[in-house]
Amino acid sequence: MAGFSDDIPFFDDDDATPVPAKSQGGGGLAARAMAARKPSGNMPDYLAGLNPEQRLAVETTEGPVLVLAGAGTGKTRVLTTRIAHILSTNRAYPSQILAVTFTNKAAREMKTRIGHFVGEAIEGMPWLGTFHSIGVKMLRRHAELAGLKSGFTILDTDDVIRLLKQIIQAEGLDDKRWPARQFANMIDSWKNKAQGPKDISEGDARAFGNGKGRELYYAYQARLQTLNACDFGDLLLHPIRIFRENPDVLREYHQKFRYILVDEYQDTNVAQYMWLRLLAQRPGGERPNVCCVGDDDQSIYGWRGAEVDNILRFEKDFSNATVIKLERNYRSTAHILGAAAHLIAHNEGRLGKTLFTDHPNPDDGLVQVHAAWDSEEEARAIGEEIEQYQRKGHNLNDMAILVRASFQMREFEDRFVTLGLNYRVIGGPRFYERQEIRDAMAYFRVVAQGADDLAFERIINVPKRGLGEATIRQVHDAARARNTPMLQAAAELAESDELKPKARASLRQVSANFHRWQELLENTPHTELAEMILDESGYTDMWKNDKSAEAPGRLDNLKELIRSMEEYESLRSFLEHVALVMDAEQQEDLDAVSIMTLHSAKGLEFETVFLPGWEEGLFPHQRALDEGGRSGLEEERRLAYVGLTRAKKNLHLWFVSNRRIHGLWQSTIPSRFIDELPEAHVEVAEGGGNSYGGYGVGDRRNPYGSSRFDKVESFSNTYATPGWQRAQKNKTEATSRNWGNRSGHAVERIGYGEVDSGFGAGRGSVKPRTIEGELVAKSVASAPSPFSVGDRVFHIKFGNGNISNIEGNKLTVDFDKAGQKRVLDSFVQPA
DNA sequence: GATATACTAATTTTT
DNA sequence: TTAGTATATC
Repeated sequence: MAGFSDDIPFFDDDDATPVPAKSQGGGGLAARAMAARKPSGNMPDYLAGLNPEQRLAVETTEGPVLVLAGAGTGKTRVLTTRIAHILSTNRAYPSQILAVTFTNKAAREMKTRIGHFVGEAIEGMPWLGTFHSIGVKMLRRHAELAGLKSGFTILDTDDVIRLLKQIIQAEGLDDKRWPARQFANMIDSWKNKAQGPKDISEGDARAFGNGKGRELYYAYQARLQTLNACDFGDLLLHPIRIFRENPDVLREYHQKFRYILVDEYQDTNVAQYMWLRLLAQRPGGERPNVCCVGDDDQSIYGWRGAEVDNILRFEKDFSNATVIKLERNYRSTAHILGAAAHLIAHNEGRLGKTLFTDHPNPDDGLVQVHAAWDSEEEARAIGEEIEQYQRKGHNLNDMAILVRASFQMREFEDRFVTLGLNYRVIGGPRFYERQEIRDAMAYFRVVAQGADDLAFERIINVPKRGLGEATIRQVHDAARARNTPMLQAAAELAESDELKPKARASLRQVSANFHRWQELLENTPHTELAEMILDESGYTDMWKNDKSAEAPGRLDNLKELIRSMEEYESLRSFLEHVALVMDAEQQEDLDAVSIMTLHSAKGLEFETVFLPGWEEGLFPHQRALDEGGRSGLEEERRLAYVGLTRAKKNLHLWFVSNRRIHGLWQSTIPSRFIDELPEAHVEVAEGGGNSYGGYGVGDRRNPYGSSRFDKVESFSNTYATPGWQRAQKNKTEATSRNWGNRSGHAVERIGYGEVDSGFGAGRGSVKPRTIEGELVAKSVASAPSPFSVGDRVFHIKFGNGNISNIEGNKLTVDFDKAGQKRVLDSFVQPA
């Protein structure tokens, strides 16, 4: 693992200027990259496969460059080739290139790819990493300028919340009324905007804790200082302050970094932007060699403080910038690109790119839109489609399900478990966030950093040692009173008479243990020490004695933890790595379907992509609409665009009519994004297609099946809309073709029919241009809604209610029991 | 001080 | 629905 180990000399090649191209350069990477050139001809190998725009982006090494790279246009390739080019032409040494990515995954991938160009000596790129990892590296170097000691700890969200809870309580506030979690989010967003306690607006300051927001923020920062700790935001804010207050330090970095590259520029927030600008902008009008690569259409982290405007500002901040657009897409079929382009064109304020492909293929299929009755059926049908692809020889590794919200994953997991289909959840609950891992890490942290009170508090009574709330409080107070770490206070308390004998003995034992481990720290192999700590503390035994079902798994995880420590040279470097890289690497050797959120899918590609849950309220997410207004909607649309452009060949969209949210059934209507897809590239998958089946023989029965069927049957007799007729038709086809008249199956079919028809009915004035229009044309000539405001209607799930508004086929109904809902007219009948 | 039960709340995305 | 927290009880 190429972590940022401390043994890399800081200003190694500082004053050296590599010999410019042509003449043979010094040894190391550059020489190896030179060797990668073709023996004959002038063009180096690595440039050969690039298209003209890509090549321009690679070869324009001097001055500011903004690369607007659409999805699948070879963005990463440009970045890595550019670095290879800089190295091989001896423009800079590896250590003089600052390359910043947004995620650890991207950093890793760049390292690997550069490794291919220049040999395996990747550690020669010490300044390639995420904003945060590079920020830490700088901060460790200059910690004292931020009032910290170099060994400071990095707190994760969990630590921060526990700390804030203490602070809120200490301020005499009710921590139920003023949740620490919420305040942590507020602080995070302030820090994303590079605002310290003194900078936040009066309104923000008053919004929390009875107007004590600012005081709490101050108290929090003060507490971090005494704990010798940082949160994530500080990893950037401290360096920014250091640069501003110490021009000499900044100058050193200016001299050091000859080339700066930034990936995913559209995702940078204000703090990152300021950090970057400080490093890039040179005094005296010198043009910095800064290259930012991004795609405004893929900006999906606005909620986390990302500013798309940073892209727009680039040309203002860096005069005479070269702007290069990459629009030639190598990933997707023309239909997929067409669908994505049409969708994203609904956004305003874009820089305006249009993806195109050089290789249109007439055999490519259209984008498919499917409907299902509920999320359970959605999961079942997608599972069957996946099995079909599999039977046709596709690898599961080439397929992915991308969801809007992680709760959607569960249904797929359940289904795939029963099917015995391999799957892999990406970005789910993370290894390092598991309780046992965090406990173990807390032990290690206290050993490595005795002042880490948060870690100490976490495990002081884990496993149970008879040190309850009262004792902990006492230790805590003693530490605060004497201004010492809790571990030290505990040791002192244990020697005094202030505690009951039992607690005293226990406390004495704990602090003696930690003392012993700390003394072993320098001279014991760290994995050995780690094992010793977990054994002697009784932590391993705690899980061995635990009879719950998860206990063996937790023990396995602990073993895995120790094993993963072997890759690091010390306990400290391991702790640092974990703080920054919360994800554990996935094993790729298994053939499995990937399940992940749309956010974590950015940057990935799959041959076949399923996008379930395209319903109003879920996607676009209601909260994005409520809190973000139009810009919130546009970000959701960009998220949809990201989803569509992940697919290389096959793309399936799904929506359902009923979804259970918070345990309550909600009737849902199709996402407006489906309406925004172009007819030419999209088709509606028919319910009767071979991709849906009912229940296989011996399958578990749908628990809702029978009752739903009964109700549907009963109202079918009186219902006579076109939609219903269509449903009937489908039902008959299905029943006769497949498993006869098994009720459960027929019910599923009805679901399809209803959705399709309801979707399309009404809105008589619109030409059938969109998917919706197509459905209208397919089902029946459009008919006006058979209802009028005030009608009393019955709905399968919600019962009776009165119609309060009608928009085309979408009714707003005040249900007697379920409250106001928006439903499709085909789902209700006159009461 | 530990455990069990009851209740509540909150349900997006994450470096 | 579930997960996480607060309270009551042993």
